[in-house]
Amino acid sequence: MEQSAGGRPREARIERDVLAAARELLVEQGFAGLRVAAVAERAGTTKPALYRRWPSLPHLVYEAAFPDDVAVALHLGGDLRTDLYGIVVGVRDLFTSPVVSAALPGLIAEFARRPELHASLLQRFSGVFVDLDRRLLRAVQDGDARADVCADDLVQTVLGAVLAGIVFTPEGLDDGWADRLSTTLWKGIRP
Amino acid sequence: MEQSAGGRPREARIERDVLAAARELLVEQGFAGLRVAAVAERAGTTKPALYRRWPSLPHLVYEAAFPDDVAVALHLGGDLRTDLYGIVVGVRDLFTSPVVSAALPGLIAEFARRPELHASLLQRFSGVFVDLDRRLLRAVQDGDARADVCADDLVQTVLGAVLAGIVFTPEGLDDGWADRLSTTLWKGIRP
Amino acid sequence: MEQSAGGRPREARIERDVLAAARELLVEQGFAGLRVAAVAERAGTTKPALYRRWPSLPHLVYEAAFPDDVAVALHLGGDLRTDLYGIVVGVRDLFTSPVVSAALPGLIAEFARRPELHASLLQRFSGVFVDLDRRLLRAVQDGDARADVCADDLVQTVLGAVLAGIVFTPEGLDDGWADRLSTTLWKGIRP
Amino acid sequence: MEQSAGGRPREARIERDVLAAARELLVEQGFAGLRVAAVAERAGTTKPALYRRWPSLPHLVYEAAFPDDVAVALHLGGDLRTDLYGIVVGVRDLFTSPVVSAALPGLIAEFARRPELHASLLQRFSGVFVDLDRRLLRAVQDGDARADVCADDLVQTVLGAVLAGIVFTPEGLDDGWADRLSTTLWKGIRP
DNA sequence: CACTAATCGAGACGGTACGTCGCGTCTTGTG
DNA sequence: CACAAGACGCGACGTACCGTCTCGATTAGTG
Repeated sequence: MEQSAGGRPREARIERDVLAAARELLVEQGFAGLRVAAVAERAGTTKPALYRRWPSLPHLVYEAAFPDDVAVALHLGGDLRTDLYGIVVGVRDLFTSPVVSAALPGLIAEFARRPELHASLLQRFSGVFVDLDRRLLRAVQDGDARADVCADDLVQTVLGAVLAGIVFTPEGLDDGWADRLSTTLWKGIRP
Repeated sequence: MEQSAGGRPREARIERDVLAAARELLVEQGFAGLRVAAVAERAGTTKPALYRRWPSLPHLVYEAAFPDDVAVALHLGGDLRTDLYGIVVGVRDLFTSPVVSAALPGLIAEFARRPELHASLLQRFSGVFVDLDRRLLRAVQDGDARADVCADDLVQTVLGAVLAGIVFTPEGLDDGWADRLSTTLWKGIRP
Repeated sequence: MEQSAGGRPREARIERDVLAAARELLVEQGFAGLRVAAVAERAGTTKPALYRRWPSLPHLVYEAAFPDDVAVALHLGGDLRTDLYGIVVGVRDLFTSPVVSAALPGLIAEFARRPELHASLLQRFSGVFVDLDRRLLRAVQDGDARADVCADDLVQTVLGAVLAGIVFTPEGLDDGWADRLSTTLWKGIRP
Repeated sequence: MEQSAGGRPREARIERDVLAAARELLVEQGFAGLRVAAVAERAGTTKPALYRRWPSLPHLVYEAAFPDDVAVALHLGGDLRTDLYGIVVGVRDLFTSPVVSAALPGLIAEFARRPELHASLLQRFSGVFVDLDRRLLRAVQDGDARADVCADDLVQTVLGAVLAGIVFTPEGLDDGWADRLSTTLWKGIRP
């Protein structure tokens, strides 16, 4: 639609290979060690081809770490405690992947200069918010949660706990941690 | 100690002015927009004078954002719920100051490359951990908290919630938020 | 001949408009400031249409500055002094036109890389050489010139004087200059 | 004078080596094949160090081809015919050196965009003009030259003949050519 | 009336080089 | 010693053109 008109079409290979190269180099070199020229070279293309597709390296990193099709797998459907555990584990698994944990701190630092990245990430996870909002509403109706508990708070707390975990104790986010956190939250929001 | 021997003594003015300049420019330009030359110029000195004092710009930023004398004011001493509220508010107030919120994401991103900064920040807040550990131990003895609740989890959750707040909803960390979070945690850790 | 077979015929308009656009832009921007995309745009066409007709921009410039039909108007037929004056003025008038004086230095610089352009320009002016050779032969027979004077030297000297004039004193090539130069040459080649 | 004040002084080695590298690469690759990075590399330095000294590559080429100390060796002092021959040979020898003949066409093409280079070259050869002017004045007084002959015309003609020779018949500028040209000029300017 | 073949526009392609910026270091003269 | 000043090597940046290619859509002549 946006480029239905004439002109040589873009090679799909390049977008694909560049994102793959970026993911590899993120893990190998870290966000701060990522070089535009290195990504281009590993992808078998050149810098101008990159800048035709992404306005800057952080934009490319963002798309490499959070492709359009990623999402937190929520698997809601059990009792509240089980669902909370699932949410915690889902968020943890997404954010502790090598690529995401390498990219995220750098991306967050770039948010101050690139608001569109910030907005984009928020929107990417809006689905989680909506789903969780609905689940929480049901919990309130079932008498499993207080009426003043808000989904945004809950998601932010889970997200934050994972974030702090990546930064401070990356190895400590095991299933025991997930169990303790989800238990505390489950008890914490009960009436 | 390290430079007790002869020679011209360092001007105390420079260290003071450079830190002040760094704080100003952090707020004005953000972490990513901070330039060594700009800090030196605003402080009325030069780059070599800076590098004599700090090994790199992130080290300077770290000291500018977290001076030796900062600490979370905990004011423990009330009942558990009040103390938890105080902790949340204390962490929030420290991390949401303009300078710290501008510096922190960038510093976190640098942790991957400069482990000594990482370690230094952890150590700076070890006091909070110790204090909270002691408070939680008393709560367990008083029957206000479950025995399996661990202070590290709790601090990390509070820290993470503030961090996520800085990143995603900087304006939303009002006293109501602090009340909701501390309430949930208080209920969550009760036996 | 070269494209007698089927297919859509070239639009004559394009060749014409491109050459005109190149002439305009040569005068406006100079040889070094000439851009393929700019020429194409001003001619209302595109780069590929250009490269279908000329192998490179210098080739196009060459044809724009020296079309097939240009030639030095020699008007030989008077006495030797008059004819020499006519030659000097003819060469001067051709090479000091805005388009040619803008194109020539750049083209000369390209000769080192594109020998075919070099050869082509020499061939284009071979007519002058032949005519002058014949005129000089007659002058020798008439006793107006020494037998060892060679036409190539003479043409090269006139060409060089005009070239040096373009480069060093573009405004100084008036009729007085032409008179002085032709007089010196006339006297110089006499027996 | 211009940088008498503090700061690390420039390394004389760099200016020297860069000019030498430029001269080598001009001969090896030609003006159009000259690359800033290649010059820097061969000189054992970097692009920024080059741009600190010269505003652009043509400025550097200009200084490489025409150092402050170059000048046409005129050796005036004999009779007029001998001196004219000496002038022709002197100009020829300067401009047909590998470095100058590689640099000059490209430089001339740049004159359109960099008037300061143009002016600089003119000034560089003003000495020749002055010397020749004086010699011609004596010739007029001695009755060896017409009073209306002007030194500028003469220099320009010699320069132009050499220029045209470089462009059109580089191999043909032998001593016979110099003899023929100087003879024609000598006869041409006689009363 | 299809078929063929080269053109047209548009614009992305791989590629090369550009000129600039910022880092952290070094070298001077001065206090 | 430290200071101001400023060039240094280094490495990366984002941009500008180049000349080519790939489209879908014309536009003749040929079969």
